[in-house]
Amino acid sequence: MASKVTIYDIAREASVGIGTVSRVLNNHPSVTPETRKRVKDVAIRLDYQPHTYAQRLARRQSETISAIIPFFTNYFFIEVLQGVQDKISQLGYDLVLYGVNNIDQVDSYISRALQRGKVDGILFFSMRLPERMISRLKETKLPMVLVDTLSPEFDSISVANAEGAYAATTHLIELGHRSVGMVNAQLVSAPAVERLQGYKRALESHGISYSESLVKSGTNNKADGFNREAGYEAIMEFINNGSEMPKAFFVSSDIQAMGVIAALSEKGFRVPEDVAVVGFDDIELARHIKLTTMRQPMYQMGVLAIERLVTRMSNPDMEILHTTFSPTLIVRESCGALRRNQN
Amino acid sequence: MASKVTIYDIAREASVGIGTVSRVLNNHPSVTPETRKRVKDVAIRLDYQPHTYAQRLARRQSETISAIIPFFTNYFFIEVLQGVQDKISQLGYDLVLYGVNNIDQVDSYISRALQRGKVDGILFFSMRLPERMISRLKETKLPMVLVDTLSPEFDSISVANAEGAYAATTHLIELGHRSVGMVNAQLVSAPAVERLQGYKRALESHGISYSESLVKSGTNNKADGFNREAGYEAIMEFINNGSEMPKAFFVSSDIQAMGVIAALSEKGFRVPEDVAVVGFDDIELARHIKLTTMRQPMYQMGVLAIERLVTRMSNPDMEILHTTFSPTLIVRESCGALRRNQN
DNA sequence: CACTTGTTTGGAAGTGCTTCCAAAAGATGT
DNA sequence: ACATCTTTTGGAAGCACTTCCAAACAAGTG
Repeated sequence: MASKVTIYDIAREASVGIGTVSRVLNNHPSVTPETRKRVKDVAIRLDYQPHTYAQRLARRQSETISAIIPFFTNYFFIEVLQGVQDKISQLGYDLVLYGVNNIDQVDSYISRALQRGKVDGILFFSMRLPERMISRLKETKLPMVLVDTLSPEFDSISVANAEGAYAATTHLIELGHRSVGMVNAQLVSAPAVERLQGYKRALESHGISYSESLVKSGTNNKADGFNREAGYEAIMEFINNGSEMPKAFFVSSDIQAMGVIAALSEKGFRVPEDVAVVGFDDIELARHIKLTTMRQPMYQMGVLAIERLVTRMSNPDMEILHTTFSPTLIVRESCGALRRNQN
Repeated sequence: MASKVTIYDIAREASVGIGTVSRVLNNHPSVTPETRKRVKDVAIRLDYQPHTYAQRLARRQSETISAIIPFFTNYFFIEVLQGVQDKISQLGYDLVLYGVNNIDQVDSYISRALQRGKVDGILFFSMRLPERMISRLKETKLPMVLVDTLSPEFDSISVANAEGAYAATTHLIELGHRSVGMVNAQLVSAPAVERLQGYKRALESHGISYSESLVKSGTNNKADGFNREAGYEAIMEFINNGSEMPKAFFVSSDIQAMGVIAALSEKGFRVPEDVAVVGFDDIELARHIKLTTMRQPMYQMGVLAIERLVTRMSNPDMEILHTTFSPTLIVRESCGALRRNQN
């Protein structure tokens, strides 16, 4: 079982008091260089390892941050997590992960994180924060940062959806399209609403009038409509309604765009020759299917989330901050831009 | 912050000793029902939360498991992690995650996990365990289970690669193909070698002679050859060499299969009409591109990994166990089986 | 009723650190 | 040489629990 060497052993071997040992190990200044060296040498010789939990108990802080993330969303959070991980380990904190497979687990995980002294802060991802938890959270004063979701009560890091939609739509317009449709998710989702706004604004500022017939906002589809089937069905509706098929589509997520493209090619439309498509998210998949899309700076969002959290920890009364990142346009083949310019 | 209520507060309020409080909270039997109730009521009234780290210090165990996983592999581990998470939280353990973005981090994470008393066990994923770490790990006697990787010194959970390859190849043969090619990754990778064996064995047991010209084992490709480009180039080589194009391919990973399919369709081969394709892994992507593939029971692997770890923890001298799971065939459209049978 | 046995209880000791306080040791000035 | 100030040091107390031991109590026995 590991070393079992304590500071008492070191103190004895180095003929000093335990206080001095502790000071050396924590780089406290008031120790003479000679004593410092003697203690350090002994520590190394005995292969001393501090006992994490004794430290945490005595120091009254956990050096731990817990992240509550939905495991069913996949793509997005995994990249954010990379940023979180890098920053967190750079700061010497530990990351305890509560992966939510089922929305009912949220409460129990929050409670666990709330155990006295257990974690110094929480990162809460992508899910609606349960109302009944908000007051509890506020009471305990445990620092928390929301990522990819919002609440007026807590700091948050998210993405400028409207702005991204604006850029995506503008890109299509600048490629010469005057008839740009949108395939959206359901308007119960905040991002969906914002992306629609961005789309409208882009049309407007380019002097194109908005036409409701060119927009499909996911209907009674299961979940929030951010899925492949929803995209597929949206296109099928266009065709079945006999409405005019736009020459270009802004689709509110990459995964829906997959469905859109599948439906289009099934019906004999070539992408991008007949219909251009731009998605949103830049999930891993997008690269493989050469989808032009709006990239969210997921890694940086993770890094910033941790930075914000530690700032909040050392400064509990700081004003609440909401940061939104700007997505960037990633041009691949599905929008037709490359073909036009290159070959 | 939080409550700050300790067992001393409870003891005073309930007029009992701290020992009794502790016994009640830990469901120790020797407490009379009346006392038990009295203490419990007080605990609830005061909103008592045990201090995790004080418990861990006193109990001399951490109730924590750490997982060291590569973040660059994506697909696979994320699903395994779901199983890990569910099982771990069912057991009341915490999961501390060390996500490796860069192979150099491995050593430092192992060292961190090795801090005395910090974790009760380690899960090590998908990477080659650094030689120099093995002896350290052995010395500390910290229980560890390898997932998706092997070492004779530690328990492991992995997948029966040969068997899966056998099943995939057999499936193609049973669909009537006598000329089945294989696109493999580089033979430096253990799974690649095993999958090749399974492929050969399948041919053999169906009386088809093995032909080297039908197999492309990733060449000087970057990394281990489990990537999209490798698949793409393999097909291009077939075409450039002017060798006969098999009517069916077993490809050693889904991501390579993506490249294979892209190359084929670029060259005018329809999948599955002209060439049937079966992959390996069943990553998320596979469903979207309707790829027939071998599914690894990732979730269960995660669950089992934790089960094995706790078994090992409570039974340190148990013989080392290597478990391999059997992959199962998931039939989608890329192999041509559905088309044949249904429409 | 005294004696044994068994159950329940209180609290000291132990877990391995950090931190505070007072004492010891050095440095400085006269 | 002594008084004063500063730096360095030892170790008690505290962090919040678990566990062990002995004491207290209850119950059973001849």
